[in-house]
Amino acid sequence: MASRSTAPRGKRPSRARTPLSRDRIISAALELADERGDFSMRALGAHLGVDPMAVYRHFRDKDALLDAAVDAALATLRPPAPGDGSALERLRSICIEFRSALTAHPGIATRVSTTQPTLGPHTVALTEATFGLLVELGLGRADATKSFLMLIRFITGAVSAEERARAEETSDTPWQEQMRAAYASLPPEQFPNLAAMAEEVARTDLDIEFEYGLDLVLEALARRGNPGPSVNA
Amino acid sequence: MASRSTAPRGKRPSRARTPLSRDRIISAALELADERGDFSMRALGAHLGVDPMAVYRHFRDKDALLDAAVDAALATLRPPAPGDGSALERLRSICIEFRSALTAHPGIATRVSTTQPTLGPHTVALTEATFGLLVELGLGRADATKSFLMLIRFITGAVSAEERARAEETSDTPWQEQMRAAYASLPPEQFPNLAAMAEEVARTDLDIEFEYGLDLVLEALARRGNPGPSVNA
DNA sequence: ACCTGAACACCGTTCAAGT
DNA sequence: ACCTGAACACCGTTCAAGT
Repeated sequence: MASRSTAPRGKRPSRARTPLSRDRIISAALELADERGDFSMRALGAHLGVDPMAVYRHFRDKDALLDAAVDAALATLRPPAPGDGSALERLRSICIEFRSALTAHPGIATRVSTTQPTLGPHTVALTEATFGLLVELGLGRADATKSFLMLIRFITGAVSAEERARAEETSDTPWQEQMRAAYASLPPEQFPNLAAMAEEVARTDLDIEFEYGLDLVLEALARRGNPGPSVNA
Repeated sequence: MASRSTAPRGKRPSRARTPLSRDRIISAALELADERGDFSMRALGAHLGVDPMAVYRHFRDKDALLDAAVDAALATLRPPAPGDGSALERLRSICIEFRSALTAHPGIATRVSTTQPTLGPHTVALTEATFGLLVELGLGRADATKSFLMLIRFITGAVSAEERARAEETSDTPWQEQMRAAYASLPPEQFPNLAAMAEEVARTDLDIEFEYGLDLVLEALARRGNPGPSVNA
């Protein structure tokens, strides 16, 4: 009983066949975000071959659509099974997967909110699993809560910074070179540390950088969870 | 209906006495950002009692103005003197001051970029000092560079998340209560960890939360810099 | 009952015209 | 030489009108 097609003979006949749905709108929005790093409701309408206002039948406003898109972006993220290594290894892999899911859809990371959580199925599953791993590491509920908030903020902040780095790159000058040139432009005798950073920055990339920061945090978390007096002795 | 006269009376004509300058524009922009968390060029013009386009004589575009505003926002931040405690203590205080400076002007944190650094005097001083403290902690130049990038990302990400939390608060429901209610709305037998977080979240606030995360990072940095086998024995 | 598109109240920025 | 404001090309969203 889906065919209420009268003569589908208009300017845009094929669009009328598959009517709008929340899922179709969300994936179109993510597609646009992938291309530009942002999207407008009007561009979304055009992309769907539909009046921009048609979207408002399915989502109250742009905010509500973005919330749904955040959850959808996390759909590819599958929490590791209990047998997939130690709690620390599983926590590490969940963080890396979380970053990948955010990186795949620029502009989404800034929308991840712990204070007004989306409560979509994927967000909820991620939260439940991550908190569980923190407790498994040996953290009490109070520390696990603060650690969870800290981890999410660190990862979304890092991904946002990465996106800005990528957006500022031009085709022939990667962000490392831009940063190097900026720091190298200052008098080295007055700013020796900036000069040192200018030299070093070529040897990083965004993946190395993220994992370095993540491992710092995870190392500290593991030690709080399991405070043995001599871990490496 | 106050029509403007040529007589130098009232506040309108006084703008002719103090013509626009970069500094006056920047502090007006920060004032507006303080009130709303964001500002538009048109609102800025109105706030200055000036045609919106007059600002373009002093800044190429909004982006350039915001870059200058970021550096100005860091003017209140004074790096601690060498005698103000250990390198770790001084690093901690510089991070806390950095956060305070960003928090004072909502919307600025998202603009802090390490990959396209502003190179304003305050940004440069902060960078030079922070890198120096990381080296003083015992980190090599490569690790200090990665650690610097990580620290900036963590702090700006945390502040952005805090700003979102504050913006979403209503006068009678703080973010903790919103978060608690969200997590408590799910079936606790299916999501026991979310239920636990719902209970815990009331006991944090943004300051506690930030310092907890910062201390995690600093602890790991200190240990990398000075890898003694038994630090607390 | 559903959908549309004009209209409203904004934006950043360009540029010709005014002083 | 400096400044202005109309104009352009956008935005999210409301709402009356159309089918």
